[in-house]
Amino acid sequence: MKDNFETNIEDTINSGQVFLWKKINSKWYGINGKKTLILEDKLDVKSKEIHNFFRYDDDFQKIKKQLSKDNVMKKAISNFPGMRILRQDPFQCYISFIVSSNSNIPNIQTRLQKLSQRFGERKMIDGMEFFLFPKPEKLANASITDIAKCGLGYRTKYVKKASIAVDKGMINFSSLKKLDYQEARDSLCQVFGIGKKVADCILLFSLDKLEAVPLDRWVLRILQKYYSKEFQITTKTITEKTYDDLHDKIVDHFGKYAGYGQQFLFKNERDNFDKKWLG
DNA sequence: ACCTGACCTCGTCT
DNA sequence: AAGACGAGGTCAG
Repeated sequence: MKDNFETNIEDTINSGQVFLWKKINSKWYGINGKKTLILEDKLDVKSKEIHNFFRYDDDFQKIKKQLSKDNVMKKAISNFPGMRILRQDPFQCYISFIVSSNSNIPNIQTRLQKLSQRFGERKMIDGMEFFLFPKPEKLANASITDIAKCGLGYRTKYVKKASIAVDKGMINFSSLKKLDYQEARDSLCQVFGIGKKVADCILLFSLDKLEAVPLDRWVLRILQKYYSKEFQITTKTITEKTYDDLHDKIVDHFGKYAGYGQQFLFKNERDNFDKKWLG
């Protein structure tokens, strides 16, 4: 089955989209909302769950071809041809990236593990203990003090408020999926603690908005390094305004699957710098 | 409308 | 071994 060769599990997990995964005895164990996933070397793409999680409904080859507009992108794709974008559980994704602000991957991972451990349901798999991701209701009703114990720092109040927004229905993920990209992003940015970058992560990794391009320090660095002429980048930091300007230029250049493109560039550059991924 | 600083905490590096 | 440093941003002034 050809599809099995199209996904590199390790590269996909270690590309900064997901955090609650660990490798034990050559198997990957992961938490996706209220589900646990176990991945071995070959993906069972006939499983509906796997098919959905790995976005086998996308025409992956076509997307990569469409993105290949320049040598930098071509190179990034050829280095990681099996790296896919995942379709995550929206609430977990939402909290994950709210908690990611001004942090690094080991930190983000620790926070999410602590949140799950404290507020999520315990589950045994292969004789090992795992914790599912907490339900919105549970985090919405948790006390600030208890949430803070998970090492969230000033993000504690973000998580509390954001969870309430979901629990009360002010944020409804299936509704957001139906909106177009801009509308959905505007809605998410209403939430305290969510700016454009975090909103784009949530949209790209869990709400099927493939034109969302999260612009973080790394991506800006990449754009300055390889695309400064192409996108006429003058600024060193991303402000509200430069964010949208840049986003438009990127989508103009790469097309509607630009989000995939961001992921290839990000993965490529991070690996060059030998940054830490998941264990 | 921009721009700048502060911000919690923790893993890493000296 | 203690102390500084900075990390996939966001908010407030």
